[in-house]
Amino acid sequence: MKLPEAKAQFIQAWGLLGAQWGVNRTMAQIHALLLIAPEPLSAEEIMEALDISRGNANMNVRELMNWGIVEKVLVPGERKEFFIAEKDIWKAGTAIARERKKRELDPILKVLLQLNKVEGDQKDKHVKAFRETIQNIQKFAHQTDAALNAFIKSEEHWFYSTLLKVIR
Amino acid sequence: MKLPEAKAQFIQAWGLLGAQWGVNRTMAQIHALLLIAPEPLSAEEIMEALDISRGNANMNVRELMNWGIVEKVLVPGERKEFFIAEKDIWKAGTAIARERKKRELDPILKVLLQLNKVEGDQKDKHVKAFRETIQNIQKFAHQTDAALNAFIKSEEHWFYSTLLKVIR
DNA sequence: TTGAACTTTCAAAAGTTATTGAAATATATT
DNA sequence: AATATATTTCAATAACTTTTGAAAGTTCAA
Repeated sequence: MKLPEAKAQFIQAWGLLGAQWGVNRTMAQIHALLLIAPEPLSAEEIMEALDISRGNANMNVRELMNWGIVEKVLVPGERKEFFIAEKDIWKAGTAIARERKKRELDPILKVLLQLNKVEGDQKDKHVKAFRETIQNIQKFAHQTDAALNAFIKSEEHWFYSTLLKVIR
Repeated sequence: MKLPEAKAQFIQAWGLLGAQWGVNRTMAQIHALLLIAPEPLSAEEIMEALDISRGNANMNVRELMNWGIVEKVLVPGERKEFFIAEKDIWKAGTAIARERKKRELDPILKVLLQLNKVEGDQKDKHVKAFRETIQNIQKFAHQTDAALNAFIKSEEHWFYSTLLKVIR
C-alpha cells in the first residue's frame, strides 16, 4: 500500500470511529490528519486535504482545541495560524477521557444523588425497585468514576517518570 | 420528590447519557424504564409510558435484546410478550462494553494492522510520521483492548463465585 | 488610517437519523 | 378455517445535525 492511500484509509477509519462515539465525523478526520502530519498544517491545508469549507474547518479545529488535543502554533515569518495534534496518543486518550467524564459522568452522578431522595413507602414495590436500581447504578457509577480518575492520572505519572529519566 | 417525577427524571437523564454515547435516545429511555419497573412491561405499556409509536418501541426493544441487556419473558395466561431489563447494572455494563468493543475497537485494530504495511522510504519524514503514529495508536489500542477484556471477564468471575455460594 | 491577509460567525441548505403508522405477517383462539 | 390478537416491516415524513459560503470581524504592516 502506498502512503497516500494509507493516509486516506486511516482518516476514514478514524472518522468512522469518532462518529460511533458521538463525535462529529469531520472533527475526528481533522484529528487524524493532524496526527499523521509531520509538520503543522494551516486552515487552508486542512480544507484542501479533507475537501471541506472554511467554516467547517474553523469550527472543528476550535472544538479539538477545546478538548485539549490540538493546539495552535505560530510559524515564524507566517501570518497564518498552524495547527498540530498531540502526538502522544496516551495523552490524547486521557484528555478525551477527562473531557467526557466531565460532560457525561459527572452530571449523571449529580442526578443520581438527587433521585435517592425520592419519597414513599418502602413496602411499595415500585418505590423499592426504583430505589434499588438507583443505588446500584450509583455504586457502579462511582466505581467507573474511580477507574477513570486512575486512568487520567496515570498519564501524569507516566509523564513525570519519563521526564525524570530525560532530565536525569 | 415524588416517585413519578423521580422516574421521569431518571428516564430523561439516562436518555441523554445514551445520546452522548452515540446510542439512540429512545433505546436508552426504554432501558431506563425497564430498569426501574418492578414487573415486566408489554410493548403497549412502553409505548404509553414514553409516548412513542408501536414501530419505534418494537425496533428499539429488539436492539436492546441484541445488546443482551433486555429480554423477552412470557407471562402465563397472557398472549402478549413482556420485557425485562438485566437489573444487575454491572452485567449490563459489561454487556455494553463487549458489544461496543466488537463494533468499534476490533475493526480499528484490523485497519491498524493493515496500515503497518505501508511502503516507502523510512527517511521520508511523511512516511516516518505516519508509521510512528500508527504504531503508537496500535500500542494504545492493544492496551485498551486488554483492559476491556479484563473488565468484561470480571463479570464472569463475579457470576461464578456468586453462583458457587448459592448452590453451596 | 487604510487595506490586505486572515479568522470567525451564522443563516440557509444539505445530509443524516429517528419516528410514525398503516399494511403485511405471524400466532393463538374459537 | 375463520377470526381475533399481536408483532414486524417499511416508505414517508419529521426532527435533528452538519456543512457551506458569504459577510462581518480582527490583526497587522505600511
